[in-house]
Amino acid sequence: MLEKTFSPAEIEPRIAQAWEQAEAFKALRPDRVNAPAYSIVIPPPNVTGSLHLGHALDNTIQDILCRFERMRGKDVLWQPGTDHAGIATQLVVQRKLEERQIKRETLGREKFLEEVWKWKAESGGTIVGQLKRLGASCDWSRERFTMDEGLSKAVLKVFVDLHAQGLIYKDKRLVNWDPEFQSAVSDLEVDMVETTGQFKWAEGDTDKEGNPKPLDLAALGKVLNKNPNGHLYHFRYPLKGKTFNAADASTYIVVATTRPETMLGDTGIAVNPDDERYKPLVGKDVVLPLVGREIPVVADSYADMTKGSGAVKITPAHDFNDAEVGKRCKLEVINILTEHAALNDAVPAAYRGMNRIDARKKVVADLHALGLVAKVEVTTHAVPHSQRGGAVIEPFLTDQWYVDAAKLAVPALDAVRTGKTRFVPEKYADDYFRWLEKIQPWCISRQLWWGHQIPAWYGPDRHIFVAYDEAGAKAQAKKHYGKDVALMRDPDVLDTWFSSGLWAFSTFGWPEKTPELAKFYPTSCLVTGFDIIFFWVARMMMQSIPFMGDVPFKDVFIHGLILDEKGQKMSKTKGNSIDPLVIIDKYGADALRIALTSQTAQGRNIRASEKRVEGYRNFATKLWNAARFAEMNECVRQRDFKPDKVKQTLNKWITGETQRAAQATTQAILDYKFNDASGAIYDFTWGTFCDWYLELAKPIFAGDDEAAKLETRATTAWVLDQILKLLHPFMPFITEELWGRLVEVGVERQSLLCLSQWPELKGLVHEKSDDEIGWLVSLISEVRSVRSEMNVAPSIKVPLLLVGASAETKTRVQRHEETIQRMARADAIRFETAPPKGSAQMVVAETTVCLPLAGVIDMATELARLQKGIAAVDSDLAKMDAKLNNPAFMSRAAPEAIEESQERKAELTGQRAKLMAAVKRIAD
RNA sequence: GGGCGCGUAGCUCAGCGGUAGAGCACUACCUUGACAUGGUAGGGGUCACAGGUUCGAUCCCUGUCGCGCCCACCA
Repeated sequence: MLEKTFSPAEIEPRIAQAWEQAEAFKALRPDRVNAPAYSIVIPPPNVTGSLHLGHALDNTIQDILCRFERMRGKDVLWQPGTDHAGIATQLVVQRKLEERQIKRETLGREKFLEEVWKWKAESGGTIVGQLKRLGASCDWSRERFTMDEGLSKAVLKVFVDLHAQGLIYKDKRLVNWDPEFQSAVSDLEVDMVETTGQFKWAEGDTDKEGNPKPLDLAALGKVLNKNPNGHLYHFRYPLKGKTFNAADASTYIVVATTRPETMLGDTGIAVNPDDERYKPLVGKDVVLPLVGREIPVVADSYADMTKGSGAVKITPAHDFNDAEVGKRCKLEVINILTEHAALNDAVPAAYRGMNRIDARKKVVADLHALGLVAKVEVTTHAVPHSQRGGAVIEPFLTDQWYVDAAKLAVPALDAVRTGKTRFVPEKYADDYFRWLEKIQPWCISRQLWWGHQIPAWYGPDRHIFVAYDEAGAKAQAKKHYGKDVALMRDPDVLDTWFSSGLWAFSTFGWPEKTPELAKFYPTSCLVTGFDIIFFWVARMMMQSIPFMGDVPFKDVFIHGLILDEKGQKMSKTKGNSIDPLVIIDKYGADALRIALTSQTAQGRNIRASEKRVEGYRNFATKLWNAARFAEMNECVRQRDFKPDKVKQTLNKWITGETQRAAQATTQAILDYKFNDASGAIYDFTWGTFCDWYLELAKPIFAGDDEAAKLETRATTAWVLDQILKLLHPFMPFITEELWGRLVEVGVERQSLLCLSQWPELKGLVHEKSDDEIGWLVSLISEVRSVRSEMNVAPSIKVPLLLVGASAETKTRVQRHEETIQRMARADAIRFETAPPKGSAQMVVAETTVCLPLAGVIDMATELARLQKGIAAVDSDLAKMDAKLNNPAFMSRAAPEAIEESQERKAELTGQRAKLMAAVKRIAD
């Protein structure tokens, strides 16, 4: 016997264990050798990560697809695993060591990596256990890690091959430099933060008394200590050969910057070639203040005449735009920063070793002392911050490894254009196109220790040898130098995304030829959020196609982001994140899953709401109790039950409704419309099966028509089974539990629901039964409504008197007499030729149904109620008349639309006549 | 600056060229042998605004207003 309430915490671990023991989620099943393949690779969560709601959503969707396809008989591989997450993991371990007063540098690379692996073995991958709690039906026996031996081999091969093809190369370019980690980061790992300053000053400013106001350097310093950015400084650069005079604009040129310290690395001034003001100056030199370097004024269209003074200082080593200008105008490139973003030896001694903010203050002060600061403005600009540590990023000139992304993008773009890979929703393909079409070289080297070390070795003259291993490099070197030489390995590691980009085939054993590769590549679908399209989706496309000759996935389903209740992004720093594990503990994994699913409308973000989860927990309880009711009424599944052979109207109706629900659910999943899918089965379960079918079945169970009782029991058991199946992808735990608990012809079921067959129902819709139950439902609803409106206490039973009933209605009433009595709270049903005085009346199809309530109800209230009904009918009727009397409608509307309106009008007219008659009777 | 999306019930959101829906919240009644994590009934909407297309627009088009996101941008 089932307990009264469903307790997820009690059943979930047991069910999870049952799945694991049965190896239910294993791919390459011997019993499905000839079955079509279905595969998904999990977006590998960071090994340091713990489950957040975004993961919960992403993996619930994948799990729905996998469970659905598994039940449809496919050989399913959901490939799990984790990502080594270079920076994140290195940070975690670094901090752990710092707690023990150990610095990474003193430990050394090898020892440090040992510590990382140790950490990984002990506490890495907690998220895997959390995914299991969510019910993820991955083939856990195939779990992979991006730093695994096998995956590392794949990384090695891809690097070596791409290098051999010239698609990976080393280059000295500006990169986004994270001074905190002292590593390059990619464009995507940089967040632009809008910043506004608050200090304002201009030469000539006066105080209240009209005295000149000096630049208050101390005040500026204070502001900068809080926020070093957000100010635009205007400096005067004296022209060579003229004597500087602040009052004489022909002796200097004004430039503006938000980063004063970079002026120490200026190597030119750019003006627009069309700028008349500066034409005479092009080709002349200015003397760079504080430094004394003579730098040229060049003409370049990058200079915007409308911005600032129209002249712009050029620092090619520390600004992406300036670097371009510098290249075009052949300007010197002077790097003024160390990797800690302090000033290096290229600047005058006074600034060396200062950090960039102190240098900023000193440069302003020193220029001011020379009378070269014209003004300081407040400005709003976007300042690049590291996504990881939050440090302000510096454009920094370094040697790095690059992937020629533009070349790899060509087939990646083509695959989506030709439909080999399809985005759902389609609009995301546009983002993908836009990004790939203007893609920059991808900087793949990181100055970290944790990650795939770059397989490049340097000879004494820095000649580069790229090979699978040191022996290979040495052999190349021997050939190159004609003798054995000592080589030094490149210390850098690869961007984490370089290895995750191979995930769709490296996890299947590539470069070995494995059965997994043969069967499951290309994968069926990739499920992820739109923020990952560039990071991962695009890169998987770029890195997979050249090596596999085919796309990594056929469909890409992009879901929305999870937001908090106010519509803000969830983040740990904001403290607004909801822990899915807390929710699972409280309401169960099933409730969380279907709550998320029900909100997954295509192209929309999801606002997390605990209330919503609670609602679906209630749904779980409802289902549980429906099963309990079935159990109490001995609704035992019959092995040879044929849903198309039932005889009872009620059963014919519910089998047809089951078919409709199954078809709607199936189609919605196939269309990736998860909210529709869960909605279809939810509505059927609660609104149709529980609210109506079980209620209508009660009189049968209580009655003495043994044949009807047997058939209804069997049907109930069958429908419940279909519900469990259809609901299983969304709510795997409770459905599996009920599947096992409900008996089949007297025996506990041994099979697992997750491996059962998905309902493919057809031929069960029976229109006559639909009509009859539809009529029954509206009769009961009408009576209930009127009773409620007339304030008839539920305990009072009132006979139903039917006037003008057709022969069919009479038959129907006979057939459902007990049901109607029970559900409409009637003690008798009689057919009359005229309504008795003082009764409440309602119209159901051709029949006027009367509740003799003389003395119980107030006839004035009844009259008002009827008139309200008439008004409603009249309003609808007027609409139909307007249409049908409109010649344009009659001549141009679709015939079905006209017919529909005519039918509706006839129906309304009939209803109106009966209501009018009812009013008249009361008046009499 | 470029692009995308969204404004529908008090709230969160579905939907859709032809009777406007759900969940929650709200009101009234009900412990009736599955379920009060429940049942029954009910109230509540000029579908942001203005034009246009159409026989007909909440839905399609254009514009306005409001909100959000992405990309670019350190003069």
